[in-house]
Amino acid sequence: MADQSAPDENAGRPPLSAERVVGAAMALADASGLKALSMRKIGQALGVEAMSLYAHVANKGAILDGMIDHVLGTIDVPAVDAPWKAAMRRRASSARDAMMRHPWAISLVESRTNLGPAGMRYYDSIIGCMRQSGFSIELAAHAFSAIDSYIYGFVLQQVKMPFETTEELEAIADDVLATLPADEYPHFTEMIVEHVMQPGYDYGDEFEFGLEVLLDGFERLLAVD
Amino acid sequence: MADQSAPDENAGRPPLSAERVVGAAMALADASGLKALSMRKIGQALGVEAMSLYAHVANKGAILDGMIDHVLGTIDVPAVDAPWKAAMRRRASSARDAMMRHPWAISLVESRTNLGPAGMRYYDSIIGCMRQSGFSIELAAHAFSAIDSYIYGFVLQQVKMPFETTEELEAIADDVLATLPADEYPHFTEMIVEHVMQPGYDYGDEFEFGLEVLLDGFERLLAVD
DNA sequence: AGAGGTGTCTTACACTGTAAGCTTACGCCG
DNA sequence: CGGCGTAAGCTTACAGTGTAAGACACCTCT
Repeated sequence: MADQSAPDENAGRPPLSAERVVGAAMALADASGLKALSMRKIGQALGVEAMSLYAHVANKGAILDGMIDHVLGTIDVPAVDAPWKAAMRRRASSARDAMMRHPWAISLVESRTNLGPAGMRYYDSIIGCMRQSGFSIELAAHAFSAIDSYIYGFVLQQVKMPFETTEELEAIADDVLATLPADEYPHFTEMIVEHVMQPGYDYGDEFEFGLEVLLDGFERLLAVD
Repeated sequence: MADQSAPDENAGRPPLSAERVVGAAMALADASGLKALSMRKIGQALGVEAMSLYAHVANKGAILDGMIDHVLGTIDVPAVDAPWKAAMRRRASSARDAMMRHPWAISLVESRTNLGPAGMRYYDSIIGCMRQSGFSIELAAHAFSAIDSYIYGFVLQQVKMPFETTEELEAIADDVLATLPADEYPHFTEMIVEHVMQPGYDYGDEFEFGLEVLLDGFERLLAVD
């Protein structure tokens, strides 16, 4: 009965740690989504019972906190003395990429309020870079809020689009159009038919457009300041 | 044992309906948050057992869909022939207000992919208003994506700020500062001390600023087009 | 009066996070 | 070498989740 805790079995696997627990949780969430993530499944992935995880993490929330912080840690942070506009462009794309690699990330950004060290570093470097480029505290706060909101909101919308490839998109768009009373929502229908269903359409391409509008706007405000 | 289904008891309460179920769910989520929302609790609020709800809604997901659609239904939608800039400003504020009234709304926007009739009407009217004001389909799509992303992202950030009043903010900021290694995150610290903790600060005020940057940007693009 | 439908109820199942307590293996001291 | 503390795993248990299945009571129509 106690043979599954025989020394050979334990020695055969690397020792548990908070990092390994978070890593297993990320792999599991990548594969099956956030709501399929349970302590029992994480334990199973590590060859361990659920309760054993509590020796390394305080609770499930701590695992989730570790997951976002890991994602935020993969974002390219700008050097404080980099030119702000290029730096913001880069960090925005990098942030979007990081969160799109892990579709569950944006849910965690929303549901978890604790900021980890990687998140701190990320925000600190952004503010620092703008301040260094001549932004007043107020303007930096404005730009920070606006650009971050835009990134999060865009990722939120892109993640919830239920398709990945062009074919999937077309199949779904056909489906939507079939069940959509076109005369009731004429402009919505027009946009799908005349824009979304055109060859080469990719919603992700919208990202740079809106971002550029914001950056240009703040460039103008910086000049006036 | 069957006496709690005696006719008087049933007659004493208004008949159940999908609307009443969704309404009770909203009240419950307003009071105790989304994760405290369970079929059993909704039933309890209506004086009914959990399983009875299934006679009126397909499953819990349908209730959640109903909840967002109700929220989206309270947003001021612009008339198609209204001047676009003022209309977008108004619908953006209205959307933010609607979602801030129900802090759970943004989570549902993110987790639910089905768009209800109110959501359809909302999007349709926005696209229609822009098209009527001379936006090409492409520019309308750009503006739509950018403004919507901004609204959702802003709400997401504001909702997760763990304070409501200025006093709460100050208490928390003090707390953060105490545990924050100021020399490791100097710019972050500076922004909190020099900006966030100044009297009269309200993060909500940032909303109009970023929104105006976007609207001005699209106004310029519309003129060039 | 009998039939059918509708709304509600009870029961049951597989699953969740985690509190409590038990067992085992390892490092250190006498 | 014996013995002990500690850490990390284990098992069990509990209250809660969404919902499938089936029983019962009532209303309406024939």
